Amino acid sequence: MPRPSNKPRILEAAADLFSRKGFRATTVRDIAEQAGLVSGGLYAHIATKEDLLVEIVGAAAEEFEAALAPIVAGPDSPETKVRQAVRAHLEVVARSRARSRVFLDEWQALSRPRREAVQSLRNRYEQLWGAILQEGADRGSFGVEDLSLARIFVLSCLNAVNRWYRPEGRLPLEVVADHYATWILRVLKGPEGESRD
Amino acid sequence: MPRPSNKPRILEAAADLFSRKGFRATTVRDIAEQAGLVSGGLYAHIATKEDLLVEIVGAAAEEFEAALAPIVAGPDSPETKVRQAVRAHLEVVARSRARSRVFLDEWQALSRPRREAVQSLRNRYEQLWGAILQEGADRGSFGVEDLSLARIFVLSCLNAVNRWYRPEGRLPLEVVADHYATWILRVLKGPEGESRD
DNA sequence: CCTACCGATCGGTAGG
DNA sequence: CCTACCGATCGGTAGG
Repeated sequence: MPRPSNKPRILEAAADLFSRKGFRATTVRDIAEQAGLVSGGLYAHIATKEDLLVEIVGAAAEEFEAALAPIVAGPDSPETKVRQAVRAHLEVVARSRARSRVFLDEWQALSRPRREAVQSLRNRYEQLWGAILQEGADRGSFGVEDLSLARIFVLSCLNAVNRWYRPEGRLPLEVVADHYATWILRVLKGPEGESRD
Repeated sequence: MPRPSNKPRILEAAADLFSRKGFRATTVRDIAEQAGLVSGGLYAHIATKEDLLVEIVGAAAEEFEAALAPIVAGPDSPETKVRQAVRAHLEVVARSRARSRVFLDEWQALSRPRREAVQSLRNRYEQLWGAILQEGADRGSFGVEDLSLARIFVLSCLNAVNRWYRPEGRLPLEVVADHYATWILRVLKGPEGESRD
């Protein structure tokens, strides 16, 4: 009877440490200690430290995409999709804080070939958002001036949430999501007798 | 006749490398080489590698604050102040790309006592924004629902700009600033017959 | 998965 | 500011 592998424990320790101290500042000894083994023992599970980063980033990318894809493909109006998408994004951030933070901030520590693979995962996620925005523009629901700049604007607000959100903070996640969705829709809906000063 | 000191060249090299590779991934040998001397020679100018990070971050904090403070203290309407502040922030980002990126992203690499000093510089800058928002709320110009969440929302969009903005990109800085200011004002102005779905 | 260890590289220093 | 170098620590491995 083999006991459960410690791989998940190692990944969790690595995600936690990478998110708090950064990839470069985290040593394999840190990870091993937090996972309950000694540094050499790590290499029964992985080939290199960078593998851990790749696995964490890949898992987070999947989570974000799995949360968003069904919304994009769904039947609702673009406005409703934006609301759902904001909530889905923030739920992933809240549920997997360390992982999502590594995905959003630490992927740059990857070396060339793997960084490009991650870049394309990030692009796919951004394109899902782009599809919602495009649909809203095509239907005339959104009147925002520059659709691709607006996508960057929206995603940068959302991606920053994991830098400050704490489950024990003043506002519960659903309230943050509601406000953010409302504000983002205000941006996307575009001018309605709005004054330019 | 002493020739000009190389300290500025060292700071510039460090800012460039810290912004591109991160503080931890940059070695004193990298910095020395890019500044045109050998690694030991750095220590004629600095005591530790961390000192460079402190100097860069402090200089950037001063730039951001110097750009915003006169706007906050000025006579214009809150709406106009927001437009000016967005433009001022983005001008600092564009003018000092490496420095501002280090200020916004790499300060977390500082060790405890110095990190707290930087945190308070960051807080001061956020409070300047808070003052503009508060003034707009007091005067009834802004009807946004949660002022302090809105401040976070606004600043996180602006702070993300240095992650993607390139001077040679599609949109000139003034165009980005105009769109961002318009969108931020849309958020801050609040609901005007807006529907909640 | 541990013990024991390696070569490389790190930030920093002594002496000039 | 260079030459020459140091102790510490890094990611990773051999052998069991």
